[in-house]
Amino acid sequence: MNNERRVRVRFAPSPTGPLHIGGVRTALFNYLFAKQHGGDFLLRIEDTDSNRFVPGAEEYIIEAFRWLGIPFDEGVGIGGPNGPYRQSERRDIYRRYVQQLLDSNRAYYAFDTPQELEAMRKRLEESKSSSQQYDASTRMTMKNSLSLPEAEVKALLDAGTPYVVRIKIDPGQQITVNDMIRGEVTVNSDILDDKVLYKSADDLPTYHLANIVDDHLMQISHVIRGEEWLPSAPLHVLLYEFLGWKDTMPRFAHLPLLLKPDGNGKLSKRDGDRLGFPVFPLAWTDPKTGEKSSGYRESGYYPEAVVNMLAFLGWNPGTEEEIFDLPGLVKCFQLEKVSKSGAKFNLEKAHWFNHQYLQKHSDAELAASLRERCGQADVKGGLTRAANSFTEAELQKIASLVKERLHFPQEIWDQCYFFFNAPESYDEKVVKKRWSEDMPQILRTWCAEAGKTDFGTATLEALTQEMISAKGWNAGKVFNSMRLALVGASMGPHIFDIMEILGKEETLARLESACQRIGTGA
RNA sequence: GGCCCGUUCGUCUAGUUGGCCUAGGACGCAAGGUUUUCAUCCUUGAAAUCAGGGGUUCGAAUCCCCUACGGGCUACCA
Repeated sequence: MNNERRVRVRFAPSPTGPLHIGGVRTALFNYLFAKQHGGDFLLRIEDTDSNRFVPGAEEYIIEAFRWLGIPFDEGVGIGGPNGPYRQSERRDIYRRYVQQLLDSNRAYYAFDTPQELEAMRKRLEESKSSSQQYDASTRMTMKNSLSLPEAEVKALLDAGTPYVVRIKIDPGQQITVNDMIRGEVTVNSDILDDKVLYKSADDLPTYHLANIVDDHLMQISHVIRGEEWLPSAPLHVLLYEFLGWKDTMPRFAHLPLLLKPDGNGKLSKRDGDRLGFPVFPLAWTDPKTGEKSSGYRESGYYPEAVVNMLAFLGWNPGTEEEIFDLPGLVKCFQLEKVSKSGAKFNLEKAHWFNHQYLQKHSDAELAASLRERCGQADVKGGLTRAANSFTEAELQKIASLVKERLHFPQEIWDQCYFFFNAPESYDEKVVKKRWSEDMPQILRTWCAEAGKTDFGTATLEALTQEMISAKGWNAGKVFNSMRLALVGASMGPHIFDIMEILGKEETLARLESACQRIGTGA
């Protein structure tokens, strides 16, 4: 029927706060599907609930996708031939279709106040009625254009009484939704209620109507969204039918939810705070409460890693390959292979992905963050040697020596602070295990010889091995004592690489200093 | 409560038309090796009787039914 249709998908968040990581994944899957079929990916802002609007949220969403490197073809912030892409700017359009539904008797006016609705629910609950909703079985007891005389409805309307428009659902119908991930889902229309489609109070439709009208007008071919929408999908199918758009109705795919790492339930903002990981792509400060939430970007995650990690939550290519950049994902993504069950977020795996991507980043980039770190207040005064006294090549060399042990760029300082700072103290455990009475004499002998060489890694290593075998030193003790003297602890890259970067003067000074301080109680 | 969706190692999952599954990979974990340090890396290992129970079949993780458990929805929110 619409197999030949151009693939067009949309991501349609509502600007009620920062974008949740689950929303990011939904958008990602939409993007992958669109690009794989040479189609379009649109951003539509669903701001039909004026009460929940949060300033800055829309900008946040756009910035988040810019950071992630997931571009939209059309939509808010980009433009395009199907605008406006903000639902609050499409009132005229919706009004027309509300009228069409009213005229064709598929919808009706309802004048019930919130109090009256509340009273109805209470009444139905107490009477243990089978239906507890506004539907075919109850609508005639309410205040609407179906139950009221025509003249009264007109009077109410003329008087400007606030009203809503509800869809009129016929009972006893089987409605089938064909889902690309779940197959056929059939429900009986008896369980559907006469959902509100339009509110006169703010002259805006609700999600259900706006969504269908926009998807139709924007020629959306596939609706890929979270599983929380599955229950209302039959309503949407009905709406396409009522509007006469069944032939071009998009295909549906309902994605599994992202679950919290521990226990059960879907991932929420609170879990992030509680378990100490971001649930938002970017950091966010609530404009009302001032409450701050961390973001992946600010936590040192690479956008490629976040994309890769998210893609593998609920999907996998079926091969043993796990590292995919965006173009790679576009190539092998298959919507049909998305799993049906919810996926628990796994922090460890997220770290691992970031580690993988960090290895792909340049030494120059890491060197830059090292330079920046050295300039920060907490280390500024304490540097033996400032970052700007190192050449760019030296800084990059340092970065290359430690990068493989990093998961996040900001960890670099903890792995190489000793290039900038001479040890203030020596790890007691190592002193006990490796240092001996004769070590000062051994190291001074070594220094005397090393002082005459060019101090390159290879030269130093050869010289040291030679001296060890000639003098019969304990190799383990010598190497580890040198490390202790230069680093202060049992960590870091190859000892002669450290020496080469430190340089002759600094290396000899640190060794001499250690000889004087270790074992003397100083 | 009602309706809908789901259920393979701790976690993410492979397993597409039932037999090659004594259920594979990755993260994490453990042990060993490399690194005369730490981390990385490499190797090996533990880890799911495929939620449970019934069928169908020569044969089921794969098909059917029931039960249990989990999740979602049930607003003039999206």
